Amino acid sequence: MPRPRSLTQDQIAEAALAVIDRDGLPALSMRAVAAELGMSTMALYRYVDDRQELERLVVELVLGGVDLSPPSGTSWRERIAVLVARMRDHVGAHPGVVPLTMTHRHRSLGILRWSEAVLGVLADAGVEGRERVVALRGLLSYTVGAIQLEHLASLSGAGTTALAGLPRAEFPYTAETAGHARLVDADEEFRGGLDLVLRGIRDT
Amino acid sequence: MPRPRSLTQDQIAEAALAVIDRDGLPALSMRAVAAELGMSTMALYRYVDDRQELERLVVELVLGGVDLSPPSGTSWRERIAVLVARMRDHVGAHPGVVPLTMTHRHRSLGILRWSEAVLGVLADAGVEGRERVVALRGLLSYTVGAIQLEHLASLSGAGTTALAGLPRAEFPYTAETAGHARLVDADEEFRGGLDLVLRGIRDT
DNA sequence: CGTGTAGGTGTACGGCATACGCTCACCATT
DNA sequence: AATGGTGAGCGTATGCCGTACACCTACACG
Repeated sequence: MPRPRSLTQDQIAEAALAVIDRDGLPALSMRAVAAELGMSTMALYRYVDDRQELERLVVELVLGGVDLSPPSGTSWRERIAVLVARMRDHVGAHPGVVPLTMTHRHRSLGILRWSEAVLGVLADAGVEGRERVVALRGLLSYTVGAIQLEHLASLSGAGTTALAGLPRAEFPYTAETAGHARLVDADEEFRGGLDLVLRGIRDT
Repeated sequence: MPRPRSLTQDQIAEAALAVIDRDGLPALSMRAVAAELGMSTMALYRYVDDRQELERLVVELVLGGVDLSPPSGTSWRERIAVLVARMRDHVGAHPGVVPLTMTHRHRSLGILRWSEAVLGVLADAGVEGRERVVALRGLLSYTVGAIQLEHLASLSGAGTTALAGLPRAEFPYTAETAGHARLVDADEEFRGGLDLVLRGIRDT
């Protein structure tokens, strides 16, 4: 009977993501998204309860796009590594959303589906019960932490420049390590850390 | 010559932390901190450039309080575990600051000092060069991620309740795992995940 | 006992999320 | 073809926020 809806929540999430990708996370506001869609600010509230939900939609859009088809043919560790890498790539394609993924992760269907996929691989590998819980949470923690370190740290680049001006005497190891750090690129570093976790998980 | 300062930056950070602990992070505002200190809002700007710096001070206050004295007498893995646990405990005592620690971590002297301590233990264990870089970043990523998962997830408790209402068919492993999860308490889970990383680090 | 520097205050502005009430387009019924 | 109700979309207003600016004032020094 009534006038039909002219937008889907997906379109709204896409508009918000466009704003974030173009102007950065601080530029995300109800006004900005409405402008992006060519409608008034308040019209947005017909589709979305509040800003929180808008953010949730953006996170779902990004996290929901991760390919969860089982990577087959290799070891279980490698299959998990593929799932983790897909997640990292998807989030990494939209660095501005990283802080949002943190705040809204726990109510994301996308992350639950991803977790389910990882649990499946772990189960195949013979990791059971308590061990499996710990393994999943460990993987999730590492992945989440590493993605953040990567994007929030490089955001300003202040991290590395601050390193340069450190008092050598107080930070001998850090100074020495900084030299090596420049030789390890982000992908290798991420994979290296992931391997630490994967090595620590004991299969059957 | 001029009138002396009546406050230190530490006192300001403590006031801000008090606001966060009492009323939560969203309640943190220049006005609230000024009120906490019994002065006008703008007086704050005599001690702090802007809100960013205020947040930085709070993070430094929390992170700077971590005891870095070398835990001696046990294996290197246990020594690292102690350093990690101290950090977790310090941050965990102020859950509201968790999101701030993320945003400001990369310019925190406290975290650099902590990293230096961890690097020292790793060096003692014979972990060198690239391996040491990867180990540190892995530990940092896990620690940061795990602390966040712990506090942001439980923040609303929505995570666990959402789990209950999941379609069993689509999430068989998650459903099964949720049962086990209730049996593992947060401390064990954190330590379990950390052990995964520690096991993965190869010494001499 | 002045005097200048810097501490402290009050006001004001622009931007934010959002509550509220209005108009009017659409569609099902008559 | 006329009509009526439902909900889409908009304009306005409120009360937060950070902070720029101009102004007083207390103090340490000469």
